[in-house]
Amino acid sequence: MQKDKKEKAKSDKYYLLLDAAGAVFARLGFYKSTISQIAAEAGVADGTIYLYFKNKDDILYQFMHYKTGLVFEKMRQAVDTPGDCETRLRRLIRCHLREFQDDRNMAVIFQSEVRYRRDLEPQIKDISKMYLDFLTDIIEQGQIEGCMRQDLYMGLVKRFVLGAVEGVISTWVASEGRYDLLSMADPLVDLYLKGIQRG
Amino acid sequence: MQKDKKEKAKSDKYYLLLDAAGAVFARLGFYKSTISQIAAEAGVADGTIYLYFKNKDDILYQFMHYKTGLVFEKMRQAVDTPGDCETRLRRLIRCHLREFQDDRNMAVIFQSEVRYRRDLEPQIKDISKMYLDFLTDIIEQGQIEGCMRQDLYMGLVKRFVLGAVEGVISTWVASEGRYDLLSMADPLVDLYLKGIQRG
DNA sequence: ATACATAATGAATAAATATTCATTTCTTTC
DNA sequence: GAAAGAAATGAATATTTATTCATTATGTAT
Repeated sequence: MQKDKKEKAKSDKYYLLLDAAGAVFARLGFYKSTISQIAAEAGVADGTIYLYFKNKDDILYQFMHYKTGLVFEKMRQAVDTPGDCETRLRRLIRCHLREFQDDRNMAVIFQSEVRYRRDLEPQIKDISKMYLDFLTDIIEQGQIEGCMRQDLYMGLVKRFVLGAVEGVISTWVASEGRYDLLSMADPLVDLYLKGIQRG
Repeated sequence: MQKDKKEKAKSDKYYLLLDAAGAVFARLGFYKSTISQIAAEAGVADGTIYLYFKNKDDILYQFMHYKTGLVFEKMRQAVDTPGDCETRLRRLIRCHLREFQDDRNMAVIFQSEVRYRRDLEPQIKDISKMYLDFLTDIIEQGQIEGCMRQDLYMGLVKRFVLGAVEGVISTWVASEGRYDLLSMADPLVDLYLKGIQRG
């Protein structure tokens, strides 16, 4: 019982620190953020950070590991709920935009620090791969159902879809989140499906 | 005349240093690259760097300023050459992919260091804006000619197109350039125009 | 050849900051 | 309420690295 309390107390501070780190990383970028700033943001001493994290890199890793875990559970749900391919695609894109809109620090850090790191743990890189697998699944379903084109080069289509969402998110992030990101979902899916050419 | 020689000599070394910096930045990322490494890559002493650049940030800035200048001249040409909107769009995308494929260091640095910096000189940020203006121009032309849909939300369409190209480039960069990037241009434009839904 | 100017060097400096650890503060238990 | 244990502190350390500058080398003109 006392053990529970301690575990819980430790957990609380762990997440407090993750949040503080997220705020500082999002504000200044990983490399310009200092341990002292994160500690100040969390209201603890510098040394305290090292009771919960191995080093500075580990903070970023833990942050992304935690966040991607949460987001991915939601995405999986969106995709696993049955429906026709258009519905499932729409749900995935909506979920993606909603989750990123609801956690802007995560969005900023993901877009600017994580996406292009070569030295990142496989677990976090796999996230991107899983997303692409969701897309493959949805589009292949569509091809079977007959509502998607048969002559699609899947490797390209996946990048096309993911790239466009990420571009839309990046713009929203850069705009300091002054408009509603989620409202982009349906127009975006419309572009995926029908393109820009006159019918 | 002697002045010409000196100018030329200085220029040569300046570009040599830019190239070396590009190689190191692309290999290690900006923050993990050191002045000593750049100097070693170029075969000069550390101090020499400071005869040509104000500081480390300035090296990245000059690199991108130079590269974006070159690429943009090509893109402008691609867009300015007359043709129907589909032709112009195809030329722009092809040019984009060709230039990035032909200068992989630039591609890596642009994708990973420049795209998401908030502290970047306006000149370099404007590059992205100009690209979006090219797209607006092309698509509005298409709407007048009647080959593009009238019900497009231009703000989104631009992000959609640019995001997708950049996503395709990022994947190519991550793959260490093992396939031909330019060959993605026509399939990509096909997706832009017609989407993934069955006709 | 000599003086002058320009370019390059690289060891020394200075600043930043991640990390450690001896000490203090807080909690729990009996 | 005293002792033990756990958690937190923050000043000191150690390392890294951007930047400087006194010195050396190279090139040019008279």
